[in-house]
Amino acid sequence: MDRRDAVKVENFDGSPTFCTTNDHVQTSYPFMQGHGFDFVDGDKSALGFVELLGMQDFGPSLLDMIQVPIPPAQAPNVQVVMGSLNQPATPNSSSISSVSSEGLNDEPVNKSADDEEEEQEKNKKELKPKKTNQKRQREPRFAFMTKSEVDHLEDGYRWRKYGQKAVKNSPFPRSYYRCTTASCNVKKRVERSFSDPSVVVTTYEGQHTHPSPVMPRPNFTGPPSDPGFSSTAAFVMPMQRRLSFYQQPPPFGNSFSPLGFGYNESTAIAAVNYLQHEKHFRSSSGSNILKDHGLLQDLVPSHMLNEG
DNA sequence: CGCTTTTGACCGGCGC
DNA sequence: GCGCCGGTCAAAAGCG
Repeated sequence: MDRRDAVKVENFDGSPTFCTTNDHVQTSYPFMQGHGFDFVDGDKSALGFVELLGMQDFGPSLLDMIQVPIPPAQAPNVQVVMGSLNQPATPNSSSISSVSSEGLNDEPVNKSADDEEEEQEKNKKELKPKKTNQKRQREPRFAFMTKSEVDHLEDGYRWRKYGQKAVKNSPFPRSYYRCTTASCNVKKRVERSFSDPSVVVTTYEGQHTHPSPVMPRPNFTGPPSDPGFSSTAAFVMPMQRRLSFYQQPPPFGNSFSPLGFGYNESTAIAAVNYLQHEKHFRSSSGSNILKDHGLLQDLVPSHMLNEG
């Protein structure tokens, strides 16, 4: 096998696995920061990353396994990883039934008058949220680390850079991007790991309200037919798996240990910060779930979704 | 000309 | 209250 056409994925025991671009890589989530777990080699960048995502609210029950299609566009580089966490809207709202109306500004339909007013307010000046809000709520976030030579990975959506900041304790800056599609509030941050410059940390925030403008969406009735699974959509936020986060037991049982993961720096990490329980739980209508499922199928072929 | 990137300024949150 | 820091704005520059 020509390794230039393959993607190397490091297992958590450090052993490499090479996959073709059509393979799917199964990974798990080694991040336990904030719950008494430390990365075994003290990857500071990973720690900072996790902290950034509000890892303190991460619960092991939200861990999940996910299978990640490798985007051929990134084939010479190493993919990655996935992880998830959920941050409740408030420290006391860990219950699934607890619903927050915050952070849902990307919801295009069924807007209440208050919602519209809030949106207008937000459009006017996002920096000046209502004082009545306890805190400025964040959109659900999903982050992952990818070994890549390029900072800005192609993911099928069009992004406009709106800021760049130096990262504390890191020689690499963090770039801020926003989806260029009108009414889509998805943002992402891209930064390079300090401890491993070959690793790019990408953090998505929010959910796209539209299909990828680059790659036409496949039908929902089956896995993508694109031989390369093309590209891009593979990097579409896999947060649509969120229901599974809640519904499935942690893959590590109740006794996972920090050392048990065999985590090392080059092991990709990902984390999800699904703060509010938002759309799925706010309107228990299936429409959003279907929509998300559709997005999920951009990421994971349907037959995989049926597993577990 | 339209869109994107760059970059310094600004703002809010948070810890001390 | 103050300073630090992360995140965003917005004008200017760059680019096709």
